[in-house]
Amino acid sequence: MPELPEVENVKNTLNRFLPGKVIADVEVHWKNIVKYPETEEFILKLKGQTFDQVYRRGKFLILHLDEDSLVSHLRMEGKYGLFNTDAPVDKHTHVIFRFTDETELRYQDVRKFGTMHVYPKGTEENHLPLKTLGVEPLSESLTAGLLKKLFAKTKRNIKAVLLDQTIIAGLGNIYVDEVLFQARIHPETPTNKISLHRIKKLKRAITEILSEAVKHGGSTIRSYTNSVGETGGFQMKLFVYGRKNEACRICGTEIERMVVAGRGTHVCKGCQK
DNA sequence: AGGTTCGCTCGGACGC
DNA sequence: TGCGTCCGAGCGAACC
Repeated sequence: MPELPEVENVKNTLNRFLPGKVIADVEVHWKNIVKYPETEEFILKLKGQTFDQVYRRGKFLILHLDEDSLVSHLRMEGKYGLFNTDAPVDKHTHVIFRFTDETELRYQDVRKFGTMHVYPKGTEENHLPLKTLGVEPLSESLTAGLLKKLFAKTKRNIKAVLLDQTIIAGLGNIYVDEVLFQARIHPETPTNKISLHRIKKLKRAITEILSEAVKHGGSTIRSYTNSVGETGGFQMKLFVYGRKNEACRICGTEIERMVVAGRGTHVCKGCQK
């Protein structure tokens, strides 16, 4: 499940080999991946353009080309990889960007849940899916003051709010559970009831956990690898996610799995009140 | 109007 | 072996 740290890592590995690659042709094997424009126009637009730098916004990759930006979301299982054109194509390959140098970028996705949008370069932030994204958690803009203001407006539970990409962009199920554990906040806490003291703790947890996870190449839970096939190492450092019935590393209490905001949620009831 | 929830997309994993 | 159910990110519709 690529969240911000994993997408950041994919972005970095794409930047090792993608800039300068000239698209000779595009093949779309599963049309539902391409959300905008229509598949035929998507292919036509991209043909002949050259890839430049890749950026990240929340969990989205933004791949710059000459004229356009390709906005790509990996959802649960999406992966990019560079292949030689003559290498066998597996059944999970849904989009192929064939280059002029006998190599190609392949998008593979077991669940077929990933999405791609193409917009004129520079306008992508004005359209969905980027348009409604909230604050970038590893930027200076994420402050306890901003969170205090945003949190005052909603009585939804904090788990749902942290998963909401229009508030903070980039946290998913794994890192939300970890961040709430580090801040010692129970996931069902009504968001507008969280004290400024706890909000400050939460802000520090978000910054620390995300930057530490980026440093370790993200977390490989079931299938994540970056675009050169490397797995992450942060899964070893998780305190609650995926540790159901195991002892809390801090207090020894058994980690429980419950459902909050419709999501599997891991919590230490000894630490999180 | 705006905040919030629901239904939908998928196929591997799992349970009976 | 086979069938049914669950999971999950984000969009668009529905709901309040």
